[in-house]
Amino acid sequence: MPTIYDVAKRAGVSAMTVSRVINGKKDVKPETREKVLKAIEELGYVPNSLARSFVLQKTKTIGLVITDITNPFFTTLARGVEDTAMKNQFSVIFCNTDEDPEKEVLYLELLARKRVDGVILASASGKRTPLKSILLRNIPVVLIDREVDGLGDLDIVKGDSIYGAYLLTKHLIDLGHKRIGIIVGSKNISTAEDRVEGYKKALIESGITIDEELIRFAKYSREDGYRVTKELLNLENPPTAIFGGNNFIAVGAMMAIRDCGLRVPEDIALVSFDDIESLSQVYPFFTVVTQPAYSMGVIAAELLIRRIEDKDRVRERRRVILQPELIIRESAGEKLKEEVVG
Amino acid sequence: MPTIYDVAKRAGVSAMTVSRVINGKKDVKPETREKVLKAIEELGYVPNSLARSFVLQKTKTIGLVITDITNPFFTTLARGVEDTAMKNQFSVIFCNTDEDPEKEVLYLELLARKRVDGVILASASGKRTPLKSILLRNIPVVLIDREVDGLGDLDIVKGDSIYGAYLLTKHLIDLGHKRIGIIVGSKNISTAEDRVEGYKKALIESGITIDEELIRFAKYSREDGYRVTKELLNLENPPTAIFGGNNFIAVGAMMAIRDCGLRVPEDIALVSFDDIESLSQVYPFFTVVTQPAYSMGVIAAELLIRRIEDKDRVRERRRVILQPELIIRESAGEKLKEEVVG
DNA sequence: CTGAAAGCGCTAACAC
DNA sequence: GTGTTAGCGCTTTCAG
Repeated sequence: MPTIYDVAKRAGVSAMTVSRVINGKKDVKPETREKVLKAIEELGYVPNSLARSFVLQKTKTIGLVITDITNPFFTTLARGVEDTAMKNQFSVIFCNTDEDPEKEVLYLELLARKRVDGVILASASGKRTPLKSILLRNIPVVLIDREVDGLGDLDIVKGDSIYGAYLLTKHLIDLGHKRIGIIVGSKNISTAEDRVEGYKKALIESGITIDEELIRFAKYSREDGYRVTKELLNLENPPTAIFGGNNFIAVGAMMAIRDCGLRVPEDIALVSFDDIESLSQVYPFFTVVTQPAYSMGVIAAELLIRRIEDKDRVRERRRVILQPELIIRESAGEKLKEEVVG
Repeated sequence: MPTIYDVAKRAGVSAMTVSRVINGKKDVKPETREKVLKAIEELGYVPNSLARSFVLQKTKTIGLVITDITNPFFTTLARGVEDTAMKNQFSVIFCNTDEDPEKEVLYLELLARKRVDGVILASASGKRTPLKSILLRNIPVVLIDREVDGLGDLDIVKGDSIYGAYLLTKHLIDLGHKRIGIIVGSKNISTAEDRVEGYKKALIESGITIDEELIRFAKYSREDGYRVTKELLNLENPPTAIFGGNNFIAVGAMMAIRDCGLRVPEDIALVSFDDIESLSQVYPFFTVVTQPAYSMGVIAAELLIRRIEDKDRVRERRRVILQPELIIRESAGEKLKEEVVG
């Protein structure tokens, strides 16, 4: 592969001049520039940004660490990050942790080695397990979706889970439910705790006694949604409504309920935190609280890039809390069941 | 940030010895290794893989160029790629082209500059627009999902679109349909052409005359699915069934049909190429032909990594054609409409 | 088993 | 406007 020196030789100039042309510096005589461009063309020269990154100490790359790109919420968020990164000439390396803190550490280590310019992190490690600051020594981090404690003052972009959960629970209560089961992610993940908090707040406000038996911390997955819903349904005094802590849990819950021969919403109400666009467009069934996932990704990427490019300026921590929205459809039984599709 | 020399100094050895320890070479005396490890620990040293890549001329990174990570088919495929890459210590850079050939060229250029070790490409450029071979000079490429002409003998992993489309069309014909509309992606994208080919094959085999008016090349998007379906419905002699060329087109078609006050499958049948898992789990409605997207990603990544690591060995082109599967549900009207959910 | 020297391709900082 | 020098952090020879 031709290097900058090959181009220089062919154009009869120095490597430095070629470098200037490549990087669009203006102080190059037009005819010299032409000669260089011609040489580049003829040689099929492609600049080696590895070398460039190496000397400049910046890679124009950010790492995005999420739990599962397969979850529509994260897919959309990732798209927001990617679009914004691209717009600013950054590339993004994707990492799926599958809610596994060990995988997360591995990925963070990898990203540190690769000297990415920044990291956007939806941590699986939870609030209680501070990340090895070692890894993130000097690289800017923006937290997304989930808080992490013990990491100093990091920027964060997230939805208001407490309020969202409150809205959803309140809606259920307004429909007459008193025994509401809730299934969320692992105990020390902030969204899980926040959603339970919002749930409790709504219950307390309505004077309904909290039954800890109905509050389940599991994993944000279809499998756990399925499994735990069955547990809930098998209780002596089962809930009349279930609050799926995220979209995957709700999908799992739906399957469990169906497998038990029950119907939604006739036999049991089901609501979900986070929507699934492809589903709701075809089949607007789930009553949900939805978060602006794409914007979350865009904002996080913007904050991060600003941090990367300003390094010196802004010192204070920035927190962006996006408001969720309640979308009432059918799964909580608020309207009579009717044909939606077909 | 500490370098290998800082570690060397602190451990009282040479940089070379540190390098050997880091890379797990065996010819280092255990006690020396200990000293080095201790120094690394104390300094919080993180190897700079940029420098390493630079001298080794390999980045342990692959580029994945797809059209839209937001499409569940590509999401799943991407997950297959990422899992496999990770397993082999490779990272992956994601690129969304949005079916825009110019964006594709930009991304490929970017990846070439970054000196990725290989590229997995679902091209938006279509069969007729050979990619600038300049960009891909020496870097291995595995095509995925779609063929590209004029690029020499590239490995490819794809589904059998001809057969899949044949199955789907045949199914519609068996149900009595004779006027079947089909909406696929852009004209020179191989999957679009193949799906039309399979469609025609089924019609011809059944002695049904092909009406070119019913064959529409558009974009693989919800928007075009919606728009073109409306066109089809407004025909003087509209189709009695619509074949959505991919999942997004089918979703758009569904919305268009609903907006026209029609029902699926009572008024019109609708089938789709590619499933949407989150949808079908909750609402198993669409009759589809589905492809093993995850496996596609895994196989493509494996082929690519083998290419990267063997460079010399295998010379012949490898083509992996995965078989699609017909899943009959309700949207084509094969069973009486009944409550599926709730 | 360990070290010294050279170089990967590029750019910053200075000369001219 | 353009060229020279030096060095980014690592690994590959090749010595010892």
